[in-house]
Formats: sequence, structure tokens, C-alpha cells
Amino acid sequence: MRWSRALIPTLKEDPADAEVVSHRLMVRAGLLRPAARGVYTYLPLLLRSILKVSQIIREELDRMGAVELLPPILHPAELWKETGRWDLYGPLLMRVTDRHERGYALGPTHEEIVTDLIRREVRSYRQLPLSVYQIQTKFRDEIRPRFGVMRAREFLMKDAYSFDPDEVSMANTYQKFHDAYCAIFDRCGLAYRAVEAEAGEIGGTVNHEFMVLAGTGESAVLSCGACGYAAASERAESAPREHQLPDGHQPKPLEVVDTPGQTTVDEVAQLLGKPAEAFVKTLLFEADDNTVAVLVRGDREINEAKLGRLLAVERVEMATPERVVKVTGAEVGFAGPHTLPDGIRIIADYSLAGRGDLVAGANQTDRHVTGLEIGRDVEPHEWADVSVAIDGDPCPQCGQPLKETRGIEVGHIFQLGTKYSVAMGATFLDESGSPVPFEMGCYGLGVTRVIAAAIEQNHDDRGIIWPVAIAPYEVEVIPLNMDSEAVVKTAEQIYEACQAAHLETLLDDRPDRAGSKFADADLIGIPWRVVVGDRGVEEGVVEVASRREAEPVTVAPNEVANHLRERIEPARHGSD
RNA sequence: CGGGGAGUAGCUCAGCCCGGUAGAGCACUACGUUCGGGACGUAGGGGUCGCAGGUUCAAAUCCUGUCUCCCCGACCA
Repeated sequence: MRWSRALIPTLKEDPADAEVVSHRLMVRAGLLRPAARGVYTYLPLLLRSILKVSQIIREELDRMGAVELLPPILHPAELWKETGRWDLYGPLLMRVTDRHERGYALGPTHEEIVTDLIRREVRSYRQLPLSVYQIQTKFRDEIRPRFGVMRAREFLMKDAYSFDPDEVSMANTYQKFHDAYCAIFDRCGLAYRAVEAEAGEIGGTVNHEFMVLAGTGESAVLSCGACGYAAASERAESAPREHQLPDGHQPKPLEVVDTPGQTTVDEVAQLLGKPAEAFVKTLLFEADDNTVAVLVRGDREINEAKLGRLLAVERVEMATPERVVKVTGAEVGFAGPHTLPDGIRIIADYSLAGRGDLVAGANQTDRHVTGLEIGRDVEPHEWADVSVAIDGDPCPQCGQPLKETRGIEVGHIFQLGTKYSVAMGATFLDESGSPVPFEMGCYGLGVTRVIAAAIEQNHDDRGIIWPVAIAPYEVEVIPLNMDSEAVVKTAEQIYEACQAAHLETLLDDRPDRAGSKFADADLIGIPWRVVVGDRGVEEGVVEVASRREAEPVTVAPNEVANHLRERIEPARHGSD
């Protein structure tokens, strides 16, 4: 392809609204242009990269026995009502209405549509296990789209759905997808790790997230250097701790202090001149018909999923303000653990273990208490791990401190069990002729996010450094002087030879000066560069250099294609 | 949804306080000089200053409303 015809609109300056490096570089390097908030046109360079990633996905999934199909984007509302997700998915679901006033969703994920297909078409255990996948645009009306394609409202995703006759078979299929994902991310040149994760709204029990390690990632991962435990922050657990006060701790008397209008930990902390760690945050939750008080250190957050598992309920919800007033006798913002009514179960998070002289709400409007001691002023019914884990918490497996790193979630795989098959009446007939619900799994992989993550991990201050396997082109030929007949002729010959050698080649045929061509070449980051200049052509050589290691070698023009093929072909299949 | 910021040329921005014929750099067109790491000169094209009202002899500038975009935060007591 000739640059002059390729629609590669590079920019000298950073776009004003792009914050993370992948977004900046995608716009500057002419890969991406916005159409609306969180909605983008993928320009030719980006599309080529997308097709490469898609091809890698197809090869790996086909190899493990999954089959590709293409369901609709437009989903009839009835299917989403069958699983209850028409309401549960909330505003994240894009909805449209047709001329007959029938409701549709623009697919954010395809459990319903695929399960509907399979329940109609698959009758017998003889047809199982079956795994289907698609690569298609997904729609999610995100609260806050940001970071370019990392969190867009319209994005490309590979999603797969597996149907197995029993749990053992399903776990086996799950492991195959797990391995295929590793192969895919390896081939895309990503440094990643699979971590235990929270299922969230999708449901099911066992699930893993694939995190590409990057400081700008939106997700936090907690991992243990000692035993290898790793989990997403929403999921990560921490080991139990004993409530043992430090030696020499002198308990103070419980005192009530006025804190008019100060309802948050930060406000009261500022007023009293104490750190947030010295606070007890007392949160009231409704679990089924019971009200539960959960105590957590002032600077920590409750993990509602953990709380739900502890209480063995499907969902916990914060108590309403009316309920808080009724239980504590005070306005919201002044709840404390020490004078709660008898019927309230009190759960203390391990983050409070070993802490004394605490500040808490007084259960009186506009008042807090200081000098609170757990064990003296309040006896929790239970100590538990119900807070969001943070850096330094003890590892649940070995007790060593967990370390927090950031990552980009590029894939998430789930063992769903029978949640959707039961909800939608999707069954097959087993050997005895009895209907049995399918054991399902689902497997997401963000195609555009993989590319953003690859750029986050592979760039320098001048631009992108594409891994060969997903680069839009493999070779860029740069004639430095378009007015020199000899240079142009040599460059054209090399361009032809590279194409004949099946190297994906871009020829920078623009009449620009050398400096700006070099700068653009660095920016768009094609892995191999062939520089054709007057000086070299006179001596019968051109320069070949990789984007990653800038040191060029001189090569005779008629040997360039072979020289490059030897280097590029081995790198195509996997990371460079 | 709450809080902050911004809408002026394709892009990055100045001008606004203090009202008086709309600017710079980059990009684009032409010509000339230049030509191995984002050249220079000359000439040129391009903007109803987000939109709608209002004040005024006069509004990018002051006032009101509205829309859009960006950032931070979202049942965390």
C-alpha cells in the first residue's frame, strides 16, 4: 500500500481529550477518530491490526474445537425478559424500538440469543459438548466511556458460549478456553496473567480475568509473591487476623463529641484531627429481611460480594435512610456500633483487628464518639473478611503481604452452570431420554482492548512499537528523496519485491522531507523499516532497521526482501 | 446522577476581566529556496466565535437559558 492512498492521518500534536498513552497514540498515529462519545471509526491501520488479532483468535479457538457463527446485534426484548436481564442490566443496555413499538436490545453480550438458538437446535447429548463463538460489535451504554477504545460504548468483542452435558465436561471445556486464551495473548505479544475474579452480573461461580499488566489499567490485581495467589481486587481475599491490641495500649474512656453536620469519615477526620484509619465505619445492610451492621476501618471499603457470600444471600443492599434512622435513632452519617439494638447482627472486618481508641458515630445526630474499644464497648458477633483487599493485606493462602498492581482486563471467562439454561428452559435429552439443562460457560475477549493494551505495553516516547504478529504492516519502505529518480526507482523495486515475498508492505511515497517521514514512521511503529537515500543508493545499499532496536544494517536492494522474510516469518506466529 | 472545567479555522490554542471590522502555530493550495530526524520565504483558501434569547449605537467579549465535550466522584453514612 502507498501511504499517499492509505488514509493515515497522523498528527503532530496530542489530542486534547486523550489521557492514556494508547488513546493518544491511536489518535496521533491515525488509527482512530471519534464519531460520538465512546464511539469511534477504526481507520485502515487499526482495522488491519484488528483483523490480525481476530485471525489469531480464530486459529486458536478453531483449534480447540469451537465453531464460529454470527448472531444478530439486535436482540428481541422477550429473550432478555426471560432471564430477567431486561431489567437487571439497567441503563447499560442500549434499547431501540421498531415501527411496531416492539422493544429490542443492542447486544452487550449474547447469552440469551445463543442459548435461544441452542435450545431450538440441539436435542441430544450426542451433540455435546458444543462451543460457539463470534467476533462482533457490542454495545454498552457505559456510565463514563473513557480512554479511547479501552472503555467505549461500541466495541469489538469475541464472545464464546459452551454447552456441556455435565459439570465435569464443562470444567474441561473451560480449561480448554483458558489454555486457548493464553495462546492468543502470547501470540499477541502481551505480558498478562490470569487471575481469580468476581462474576458480577453475569453470574456463575468459577471465573478468571485475563489482565494485561499496565500501570494505566483500570483494574487492580492483588498478587502474592510468595505463593502465587492472584486475584482481581473485587475478588481478592485476605487472611483472618486476631484482634490483639499492641503492647502498652492505654484504653481511654468513651467520650461523645459534637460533630454537627459532619457525616463522612473524611469530614469528621478533618474536624477531630485524626486519620481515617482511626475510624470505624458502621454500615447497615439489608440481607433478606435482616438488618446487619458491618464495621470496617474508616479508610477501607466494603466488598458487597464477600458480604453476600458470608451471609449466604443472593444480594445485599445498603439500608435505606429511613431504615438507618429507625435502627440507629440518628440521621444517616452518625451510625456507631456500641448502642445498636439487640437484634442487629454485628460483623467486624479484619481491617479493624488490633486497633483501639477508635472514632465512630454516636447513634445520635451530629455526634460521634472517641475512645471506642472493640471488646469493651462493642462485641462483634463475628469477625470476617468483608472489605475490598488492598496492598499489604495478608495473602489468604500463605499470609504474606499481597502486592497491588494494575492491569487491563482483556478477557473474562466464566463457568455459568445452568443459570441461563434453566431460566430459558434450554435442555437436551440424556442417555435415558430425560431432559437435562445444559451446563454452560461463556468467554469474553475484547479485541479492540487487546490492541489498546498492546500499545500500552509496546511504545516509546516517539510512538507505537507493534509486535509483528498484530502490526498493521510488517515493512515500511521510506524513499527519502522523491525527487531523485534513483531513490524512487530503488524504493519501488524493494516495495515490489517485498510484496512478491508476501511481506505486508507500506511505501511512504509522500513528497515530504526525511525528518517528517522518520517521525511518522516512529509514530505508526511498523516493525521493520527500509530507508532508501541518495547516499546509500550511490553505494548500492539501503538501510534496514527494526522499530524496536534502532541500529540499522546495510543491505543490497535486491536482498532486502529475503533479509526481511527471514526475520519476519518466524515472528508472525507469536511474540517477537 | 452530583461536583469541576471547556466549547473561537481540520488540529493545538490566544483574544473575553476592560464591548469597537476575528488571530497565532500546525495542517492545506501555489511558487521559489531547501532536502538523512517534524525546513524557510512569499502569496492564498478556510471560522454565522456551540445554539437561542437579551442588554447596547455596537457582543467572541456583558446577562439569561440551553446543548455538547472533557475531568473527578457515585448508594461507602
